[in-house]
Amino acid sequence: MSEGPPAGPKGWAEIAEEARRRIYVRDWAPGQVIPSEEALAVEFGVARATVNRALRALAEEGWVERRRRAGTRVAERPVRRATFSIPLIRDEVEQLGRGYRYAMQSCEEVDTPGEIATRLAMQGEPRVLRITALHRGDGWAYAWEERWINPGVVPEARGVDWRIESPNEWLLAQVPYTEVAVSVGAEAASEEVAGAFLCEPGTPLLSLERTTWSGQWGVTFVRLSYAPGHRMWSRM
Amino acid sequence: MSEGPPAGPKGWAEIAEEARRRIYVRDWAPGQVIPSEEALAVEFGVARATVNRALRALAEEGWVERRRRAGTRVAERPVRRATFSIPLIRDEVEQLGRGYRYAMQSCEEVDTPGEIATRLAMQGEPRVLRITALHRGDGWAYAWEERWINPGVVPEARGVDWRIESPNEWLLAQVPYTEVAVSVGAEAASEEVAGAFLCEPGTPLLSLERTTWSGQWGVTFVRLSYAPGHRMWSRM
DNA sequence: TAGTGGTCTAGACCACCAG
DNA sequence: TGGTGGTCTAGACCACTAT
Repeated sequence: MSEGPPAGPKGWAEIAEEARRRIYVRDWAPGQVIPSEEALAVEFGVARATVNRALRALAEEGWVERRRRAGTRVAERPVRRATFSIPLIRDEVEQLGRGYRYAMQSCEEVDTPGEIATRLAMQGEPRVLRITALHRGDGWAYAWEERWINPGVVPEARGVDWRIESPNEWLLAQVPYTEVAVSVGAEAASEEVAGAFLCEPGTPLLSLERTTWSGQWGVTFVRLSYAPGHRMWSRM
Repeated sequence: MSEGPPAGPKGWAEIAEEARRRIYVRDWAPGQVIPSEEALAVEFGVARATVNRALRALAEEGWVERRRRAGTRVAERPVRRATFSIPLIRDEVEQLGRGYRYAMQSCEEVDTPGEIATRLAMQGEPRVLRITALHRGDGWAYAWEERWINPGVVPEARGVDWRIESPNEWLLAQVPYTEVAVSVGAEAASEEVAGAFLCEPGTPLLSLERTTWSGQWGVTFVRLSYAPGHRMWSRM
């Protein structure tokens, strides 16, 4: 009973899948060097570029580490990466099937606090725009926004009516940005924020801070405080 | 005064950089379709595969959206992705230059709480291992771990001395996993955890929850509570 | 149906670095 | 210094989908 040609992996995705399987069953053990691209290309009957594509994907996923001359080895400590997508809050809310509403809470131009000056690397611009706003989904408070804008970089921001414009969406449309730094942490709800969320002051809230740069210029810093119990999810 | 040939972008990385620049200066405006790979290949004097590599990178970064036939267009709403690396806590602590220490706090086999049974999709295995532990850096509490292990998938876990073995490191070495779900949120410190962190009960803590799967089997669920003020950082 | 991106090939040269 | 991965090329076929 002869069998047809073995249905081996065909494209780079299938080859990557086969490689994951071999790692999974310890066929390729942690720390071990796996065969070279050339050897695998021969084994699978594909071009080396195809194997390269597959192994590059595995490396990005953290399964293997690759170095010239040293070859490709299975990661001992797979440093997993969790990727969270950070859409506009409007999109986030609407994707939940809820009606989105934005409401400015306050808007003022103030002397730049030291912390903000540092974060935005501000020089010579002693004043900064501070806006607070509430994002609602179906009437319920979804996230509280505390926004700082550097008018030295975006002078037009001074003329905007923030009761109508949502800072994030306005800035996105106006200012190109090159770099973004994000962090997440836990904070206690202030009196003001607790009022919006109808919770006790001191309630733990997930906070997301984001600093946005346009070249070397700090454009804006925002702290988003999500409703109590909110979690950010990632699937790897 | 004739000039030499213009020093255009050479490799895929430089072409990607040039494309980012064009998006940045609104040369390619949001929502607009950019030239085809073929056209760009001609413009830059490279093979189409090289342009493809560059644009694929931009798509992964969220700058452009690509669809066959429809072409490549600049994203209207760049859905930014924040990637956090999640190393072993040991590595995390040691990278800060601190001395790492692990200390089990409790270990018991208990009737599976409904929440855990759901998370691990447990069937027929009414008992589960629960371990709590403290991770220290230079003697200071760094993170509190509450770990649940499904002995139906990892029966050997019952025989392990968790005063010595750190669950995460042991599991990593023992059980191959295929899928991981991660979430972050904010929690109030319990009495027990507050004691470890020398803070008031109710203090907001960043919590990271992770469920790990091996095929269709839920292996383990862990909740890490980080010290007050801890933040996770990502640079995009 | 035609045009776009997705993928693959066979070959080539190069950068890097472990031995 | 040789073997490995990183990259590029010129060409080809295919999958998808806007028109």
